[in-house]
Parts: sequence; C-alpha cells; structure tokens
Amino acid sequence: MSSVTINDVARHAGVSKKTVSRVINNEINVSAETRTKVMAVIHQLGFKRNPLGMALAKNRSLFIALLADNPSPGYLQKLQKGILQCCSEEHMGLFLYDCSYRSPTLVHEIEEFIDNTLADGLILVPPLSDKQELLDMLQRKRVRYIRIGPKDQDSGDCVSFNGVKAAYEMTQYLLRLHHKDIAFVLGHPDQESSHRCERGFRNAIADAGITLNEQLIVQGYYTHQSGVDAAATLLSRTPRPTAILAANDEMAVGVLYEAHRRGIKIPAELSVCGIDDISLTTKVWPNLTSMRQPINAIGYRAAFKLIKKLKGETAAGNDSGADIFDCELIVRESTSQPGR
Amino acid sequence: MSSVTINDVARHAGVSKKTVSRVINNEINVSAETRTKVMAVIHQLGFKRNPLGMALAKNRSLFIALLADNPSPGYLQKLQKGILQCCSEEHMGLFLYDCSYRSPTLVHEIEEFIDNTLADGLILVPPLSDKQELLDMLQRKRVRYIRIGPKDQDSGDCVSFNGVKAAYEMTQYLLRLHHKDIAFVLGHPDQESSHRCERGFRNAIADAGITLNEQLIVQGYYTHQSGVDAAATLLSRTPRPTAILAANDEMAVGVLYEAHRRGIKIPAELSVCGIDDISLTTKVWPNLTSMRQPINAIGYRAAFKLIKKLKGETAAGNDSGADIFDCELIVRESTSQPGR
DNA sequence: ATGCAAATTGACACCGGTGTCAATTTGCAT
DNA sequence: ATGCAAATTGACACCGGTGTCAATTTGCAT
Repeated sequence: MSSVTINDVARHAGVSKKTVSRVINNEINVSAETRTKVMAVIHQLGFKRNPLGMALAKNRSLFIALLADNPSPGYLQKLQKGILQCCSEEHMGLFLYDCSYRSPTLVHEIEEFIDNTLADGLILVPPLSDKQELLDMLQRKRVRYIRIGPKDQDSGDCVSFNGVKAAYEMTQYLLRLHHKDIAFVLGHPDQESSHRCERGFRNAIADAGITLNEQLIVQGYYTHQSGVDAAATLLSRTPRPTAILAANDEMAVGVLYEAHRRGIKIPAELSVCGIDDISLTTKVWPNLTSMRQPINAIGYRAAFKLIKKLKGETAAGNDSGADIFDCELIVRESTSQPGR
Repeated sequence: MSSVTINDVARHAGVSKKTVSRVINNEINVSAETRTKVMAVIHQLGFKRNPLGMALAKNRSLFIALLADNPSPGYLQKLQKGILQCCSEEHMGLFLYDCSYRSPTLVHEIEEFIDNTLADGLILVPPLSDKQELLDMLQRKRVRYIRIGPKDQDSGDCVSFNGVKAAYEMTQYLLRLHHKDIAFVLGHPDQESSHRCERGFRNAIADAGITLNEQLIVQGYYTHQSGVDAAATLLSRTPRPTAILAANDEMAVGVLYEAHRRGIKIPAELSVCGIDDISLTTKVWPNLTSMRQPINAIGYRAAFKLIKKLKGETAAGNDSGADIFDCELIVRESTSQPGR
C-alpha cells in the first residue's frame, strides 16, 4: 500500500501527529497558522485518514448497516437507494444484512453480525423496528439505531410515513369516483403500518356516512401471493366490490393478477389501487394507481439521522424537521368510475 | 464495551497474547495442550476477535463490497440475496455501493469508496465487469475482485451464465411451438451478455434452416421502457411477429405491457418470453415464460470465490468447479402455439 | 519588564490485534 | 547423560490513529 499516514503528514509539516489528528478532527485549540500548514500538507500528500485506525482508537467504527426482512422487494430496493445516497454523500460505508423475522435465533444472529462487522449504527426496517428483544440487545451493546415505521412514532429515533392519511385519502379518491363497494386488503398483522392503513380506510368510509360491510375487509400479509388470495376471496363475493384498495402495491399487483385471470376488465369492471408507489406500479398493465410514499426520502432521512447521531452532532435547527412523511396520490391507469 | 480482548484470554490461560493469536489463526507450532487450554478459555470468556484490530495489524480488512449498477432491479436483488447468504455463512460483512456506469468520475468515486471502507474484495456486476479503467485502478490498489458475466469468461476470477445457450434453447422452444416470425429484443450493446444472447438466437434460427428477417431484431437496453419501445416497433410491423423473445425479463415485461395496451391477447395472439427468471415473472399477468438463470447461485458462488481468495485458500479440489452456470427453461403462461 | 491565565503543542500510552526474532523447551539419536 | 535440530513460546515493536496530561508559548493587564 502506498497510503499516506498521519505520521507522514506530521513529518512533512514539522508538527506532532497529535496536532495533525487535531486538524483532521476539526478540534479547537489549533492555531490558524498551524492548521493552514497542516491542511496544505494533507492536500499535497493526498492524505486520507485510515478508518480502521480511527475506529480502533475511538472504539467507534462509524460503520452503519441496514437490517432488512421485508416481504416487498420493491420497497426495500427504493429504501436502500435512498440510504445509499446519503451514505455516499457522507462518505460512509453501508453494510447489508438479510435476516429472517421468523428465525428463532434472530437476535443472536444479529448480535453475531455486529461482532463481525463492528457496525455501530443500524437502520431497522419493519417488522424488525418493533422487535423489543432486538432493541434491548442493541441497547446493551450500545449500538445506535434508527427505526423506520415503528409503532411508537413519537420516539425521536425513527422515520415514518403517514399511513393513516394515505389510506384515508386513497379511499376518499375512490369515493369521489362514486365507488360504493370498496374492499380493503390488510397487510401483515404484526406490522403497525397495516393497522394504520386500516384506520385510515375505516375513517374515510365512516366520514362518508357509509356503513362498512366487514366482509369487504380481508387479511393479507404484504406479499404478492396474499394479494392474489385476497382477490380470489373478494371477487367471488356477491355483490362483487367495484374497487379494491390494498395496503401495499405488492398485494395490489396480486389483485390485478387474479382479476385478469378471471377476465375482469380493469378499470372498467374493477378499480385496483395500492399504497407505496414502488417501481412495480409502472411495470404491470394497467399501471397501478398508488399513494406515493417517499421511500427514497425516508431512507435518506433515516441514514442522515443515524450518521449525525453517530458523529455526535445533535440534530439541531432546521435538521430536526418533520420525520413523518406525507403521501401523494398518483393516479394511473387502474382506477376509474365504476363501469367506465 | 464489555468485550473480551486477546489480553484477557492470555492472562486467564497463562500464556502470551501472541500464543492466543496463534490459536485463533489456527497456526501450526502450537502444542496440542496449549491449544486446548486456550480454546477452553476462549469459549469460557466468550472471546471474539476484533476485526478492526486484525485488519489494522494485517493490513487486510477482509471486508467485501458489492458494486452495482444494473438496470434490472429484480436481477440485482436476487444476486444480492445469494451473495448475502454466503457472507452470512462465512461471517463476513458486505458493503453495498450504488454507482452510475455513466458517471465520468466513476473510477474516482469507487476509489474513494474503497478508501472510506477499506474493503479489500469487490464483486463487480455487469456492465462494471468490463470497465478496464476500473480494473486497472483495482489492480493498482491491490484490491481483489470477482467479476460477474465479463466478456472474457475464461479469466479465473469470474462467474458467468451461459447466455448463448439460454437464448438458443428458448428460441428452439418457440420453434417447437411452430412459431415462424420470432422477434428478438437486444439488451444493452455495452454488455456482453446481450451479444451472447443474440448469437444464441441467430444460431437457433440458422440451425432450423430459417432465413432470419433482420427487421425482427430490435435494439433494447435491458430496461422496462426499452422493452415497451421495442414492442411498439415490432407490433406495428406487417406481418406482426407471433412471438417475441427479449434478452431479459425486465424488457419482456415491457413487451407484455405494450401488447396489453394494444389489446393483443397473450399468448393466443402473441407469445412473449424473457431470460433471467426474476421475481417479476410471476407477478405480471400472464406469468412470464423465462429461461432461469441461477442468479442466487451465481451470487453465492461469486462471494464464495472472493472470500476464499481473500483468505488465501486456493480454490483447490472440488471447489474449482464450473463457474459458468447453465440455464433452465421455465414455461409459464405467456407462451403457446400461435393462435391457441 | 513582569505575572498569570488561556491557548497551543507534543510526549507518551493505548485501542486490539500480528510479525519478527530470539530464547526456551522438547524429542530423539548417540 | 549429551548434543543438536525442531518445535514451542514470548518480548517487543508495530499497524494508524486518539486521549491524557504536562510543557511551552501567547496575549494581555499591570
């Protein structure tokens, strides 16, 4: 390796390596003259701090990791993209770890992962965000984390999405189209986001003065197949719903599939819509109407908060902005007035 | 941190820390007695080697990273899964880095990424696998890498997929169904895999004794939209092809979309198929016939080779097995005899 | 010029490991 | 018992940084 060390810089600048360290870390108590001189040498030699040496000395690796187990690959992919963008800007590496929510040794596996990488910051994706046993372990190991979409949105260390509003507004949109029999496909019961969407849906129906037919709410699990299954149930009901809203796009695409299979015309005979706005929405036919969740921004924000936390900069001023993101209705081809 | 260090183990076992180091690294020249004693203490205290200390002393981080810029998210996702599985088994962390093939500062960005993470092993995904400028930089920095699907498949440090055979067999399948006017959507011209598929397609047509209509080969770029555009071109030709084979599934799904939009019945009026077998194939309607590329296995294998290389174990014996994976035809709902 | 607090700087030890090399112990032939 | 090569072990320096604390320098009031 031809890498330049802090010692090289110190020698060239005629100062001690501790002083160089002070300059690198932007510490106070370095004279302007010294700082300028050292900075010049740093640029001249192309010095870059070795993150391993730093990590060992400070006992903080500044590495962060994304822990994921999410049934919707499109969601994860967008989230990952947002996180990576922030990491890239902040010159941080991102470790990835795939885990299985159902694994009985989950917490142990994650602990081992942390020992292997020494990551000291984690981004938790639902349903991991609410696994108390995991959070306890992280606390014990003093590993920082930011949770995405946890149950208690008020804890400072999380970023979420206003799922109630998303489902509420999507339902309102369907009502404006004059749909009466609107069905709803729930997400996984372990994930709070599913309950939030359900609340939004129920509120919208209630606020419209309609008595909800409980038969039109069916269980799903956020997976494509559960969307297919839910649609199979709903589409054999009489009267058939004229619109189906699914708690995520992955399931909505499943609904689309089952409807096609039965020869039901979309949107003429059935409106279908989802929530999230993953890339899948513009790949299927017809393109899926969805509620855009700014997944990219959520990922970016989560990474940003985590990194600031690790670097010890308190999220002050304009940084402590809203961490509950709003949705946006994206009307595409899969919804219309009944019969059109 | 309550972590146990090598010093703690040494003290408890009554040996020097160098001896403990020898035991950890499975070096020879440690008496059986000492080894047993030290191992006992290691288990008793729950000692785990600190990867940072090791990395600093050995000047090898043993961290690996996946560098990706691929237009098909489904492909990348499956690859990632295979890589992660291997990393998990080998107790290695995986860094992720998203880059843009087109960025003029690509090589510099990647160099910076390596400096920030000290990854000393990389997995390169096409089209990065063939970027000579990048490979040179890695050579210079002595960063090891494994390439996926490079142009020169014979270099030992790569894992690929038999694209010629995949396209050849898929075309044969369509010919067996008695299709005559079979169209082909090319992938990105910068990626060798596209050329390989084209060769397979041409060979199959030639071997069947058919004169190829060059009008039926259109350019694509491996993206969904390029599939839509290619289909728009192909489906307005007279006579219209009765089957379209795309060089990847992402584009095939685009073809499906455009055909639906035009009210063309699939597969009755048009057979559509792709290559890769990404998860998207079973989400769209009708489910897409595809050539399964063992993407998971490819990712796993790439990670395995890289890790072995880093650990210095020469891939000997049964390990040096075939690194060109074969395809498998998966017939689903999007193909049939013409007119059925 | 003098005194003193604050600012600046560097010597040294340390983070948790490994490499080098010399010292000690072991095993075996004589 | 003796000699000698091979096996085993540990002292010490080092990888590239940072923390502590004491020494030196600076800036200002007197």
